[in-house]
Amino acid sequence: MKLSNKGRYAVMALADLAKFESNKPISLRDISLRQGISLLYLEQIFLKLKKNKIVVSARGINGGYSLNKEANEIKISDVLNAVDEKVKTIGCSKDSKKGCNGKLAKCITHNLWDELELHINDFFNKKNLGDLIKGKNENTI
Amino acid sequence: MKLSNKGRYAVMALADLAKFESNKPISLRDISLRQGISLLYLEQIFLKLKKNKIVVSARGINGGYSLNKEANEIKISDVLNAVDEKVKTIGCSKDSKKGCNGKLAKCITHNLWDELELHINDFFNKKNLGDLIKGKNENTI
DNA sequence: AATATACTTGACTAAAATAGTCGGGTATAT
DNA sequence: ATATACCCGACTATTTTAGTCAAGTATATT
Ligand code: FES
Ligand code: FES
Repeated sequence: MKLSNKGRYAVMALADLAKFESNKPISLRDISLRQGISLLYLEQIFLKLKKNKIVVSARGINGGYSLNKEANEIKISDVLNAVDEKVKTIGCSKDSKKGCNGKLAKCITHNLWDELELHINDFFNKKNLGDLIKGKNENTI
Repeated sequence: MKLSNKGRYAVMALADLAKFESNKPISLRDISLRQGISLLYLEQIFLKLKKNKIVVSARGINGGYSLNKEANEIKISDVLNAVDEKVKTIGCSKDSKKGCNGKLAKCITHNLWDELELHINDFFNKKNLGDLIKGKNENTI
């Protein structure tokens, strides 16, 4: 039960973007160097962030990415959804009437996992990128 | 970001155990048939549950497993810990001073994942096996 | 005593998910 | 022109998870 890097990297990179924001876009190269994330991997991640309107891109020699909204209008859940890191706790298909393991009814633990999923999504809905960079002078990178 | 089957199976099997509890132990074969979980996989899981004192075993022809405590004294977190399904949200080692990706300080997202971990563990601490079997007559298996 | 049942244990393999890379693009400021 | 930096799909390697196998041991029943 481990969180994946892709979601973590996406949030890290966007936090970096929010922190160093100016009137000029920021290149992935800069983020890669600052955050220690592979540039090629970042490209893959930002493609999705762009498709989902979290960031906007500028091509060419002084190009890069900028946030598409204010940092505190971008929820962590938006970011995770954009990179396909949705939380999935249950073993059965959510809409189908069938249970997990091919059973006909929902299993006895179904509600538990369902509640957990709500609990986690709730957390991600309440947090936004702005929350992360509030204490800019903290001992963080 | 998917929950693994091992933890889910462990909780399912124990809920089954709690539900069909009597003065006699219950064999894994029965649980396997009822819950549609591979018998061999269940054996592996129950070994860990036994080592962690969640269940007690009885060998021989009428053998099987029984809960070691009352169902409502067994927290979901106990079960997940027993089968090594601890939640791990952060990318850095929790005790070391170093951050993730080999950085010297904690990264900007560190607190977020740390809070999330607390949030999830909190959920698992509040729920117990007894909660799951309260509505025994529900439309669940 | 023989037998069938069911737990015990460690190692092993298969499958799936994740992490990360590669190659060959296109747009644009200088 | 040229260097920079985004764009995009496909590919491979790595790691984790899921599940199996083989060879036991203990015990109730006949
Ligand atoms: S988790 Fe939904 S039926 Fe088992
Ligand atoms: S998650 Fe702890 S330092 Fe990045």
